[in-house]
Amino acid sequence: MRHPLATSTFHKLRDEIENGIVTGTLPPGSRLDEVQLASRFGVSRTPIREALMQLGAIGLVEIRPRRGAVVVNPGPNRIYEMFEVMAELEGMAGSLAARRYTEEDRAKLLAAHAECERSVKSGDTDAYYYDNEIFHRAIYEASHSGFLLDQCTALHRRLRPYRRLQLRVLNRMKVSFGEHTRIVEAILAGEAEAARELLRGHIAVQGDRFGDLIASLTSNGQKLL
Amino acid sequence: MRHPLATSTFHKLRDEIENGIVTGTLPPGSRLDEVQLASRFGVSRTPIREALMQLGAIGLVEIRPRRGAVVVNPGPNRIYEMFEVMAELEGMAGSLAARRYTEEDRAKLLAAHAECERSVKSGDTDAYYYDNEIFHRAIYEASHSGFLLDQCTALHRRLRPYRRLQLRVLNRMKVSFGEHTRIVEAILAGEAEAARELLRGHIAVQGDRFGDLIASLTSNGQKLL
DNA sequence: AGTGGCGTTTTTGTATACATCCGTATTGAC
DNA sequence: GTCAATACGGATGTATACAAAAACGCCACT
Repeated sequence: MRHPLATSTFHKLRDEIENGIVTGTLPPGSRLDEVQLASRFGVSRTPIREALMQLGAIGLVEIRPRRGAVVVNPGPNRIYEMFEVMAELEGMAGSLAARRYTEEDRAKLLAAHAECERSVKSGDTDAYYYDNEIFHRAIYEASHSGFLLDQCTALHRRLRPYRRLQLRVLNRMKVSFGEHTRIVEAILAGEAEAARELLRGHIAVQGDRFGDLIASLTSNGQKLL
Repeated sequence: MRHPLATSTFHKLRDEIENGIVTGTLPPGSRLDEVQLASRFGVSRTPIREALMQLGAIGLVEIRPRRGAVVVNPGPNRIYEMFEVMAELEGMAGSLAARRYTEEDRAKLLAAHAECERSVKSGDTDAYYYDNEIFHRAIYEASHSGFLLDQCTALHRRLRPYRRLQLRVLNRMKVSFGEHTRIVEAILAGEAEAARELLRGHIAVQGDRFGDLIASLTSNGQKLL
């Protein structure tokens, strides 16, 4: 076999499989057969295994010795815990952003917010889902903490499938956008603690919203539970 | 070659190499030669590569395509950012612990605190370093958030080498223990916000303390910078 | 003497082969 | 008829072989 761009073969495989997991093509609990994946991607088992090892290390797949790899299936409780931590990290990012944002950060944040508004007005849930990610990333970047950016990005990615479900809940998009507006105001006003609390509340899955999330999960044909 | 406990060979290798990194046997910037490691552990390159992939995924080593793996060398700035996030997560754990701790958690926390006291009184820095980890782990566990426990444990591990240096700073051990005492009081009194703030302050590397840390790093013969 | 190009050597990335273990099904005994 | 034990198929874990790229050094040329 030719190796035209050999350096990134296993890297590509990792992204490919990871993408399949977060998009739902490989639902939680799926068995990840090495030979099957190998033939599917036209490579040998070696780079497949290396990709699975990486995904195992970041907690996306569970590698049971001698028993193969499966897509991790976090229960409702663990999903809740993940959102809890995400809320805290987002709050931290917002707090730092309020104190450290530059003119460039401000422009990016406002631009992302404007994009979200467009998607809300057109009622495009998928577009809002995408714009929402850019908006939050703008906050992470405005925190000017590279490590926090990495952590938030990674966790945000892992929560992708559940966040997508959340948006389907009635009116969630409009409510979310309203919260964004207040968050932007707090950050640009330099009100660190206000930004922290607003973002914590924005992410946290509290009361009814957690029930809604669980309902979405179970009504989706057990695919995610 | 026999494979008596084949299931965990690469797993052991991962822990072994990771241990070498956090203990300083493999200082930041070291090249991790695959054949060298393979012969050193008496295995082939395959499991070595799989172990390195995992370490690369969690950010302990940097894998440059076609150019080998090296132990990551975070600059002072990134180290500071990591402590910043650690402080936030610890604060969160303390806050949750204050609200959720059980009788068993209370016993473990007090026991760990007592062990710390013993080490302080005997002036044993290494013992305190060890007891300190148990103490903090007791807080993570009392938070009753499995995901938070995982996150805190992982980050705590990555910060190990720097924390060890910190303790060498004059009187740090006694000051640390005094802070522990107030943290225990706040948690057991159920004062969530107080526990959060105390733990944040306990971890955060602020003002002089960050300077001390950097000084320790640079005076250590550039091994860590 | 310094620099640039070319060949060698070392190392990484992938494929394949082999040994071991898990899961399952079939068969036999009670 | 049911349960258990064994054997077989299949998948994982590791080792080895091979291909390609990068690092290194050497020689020639300016």
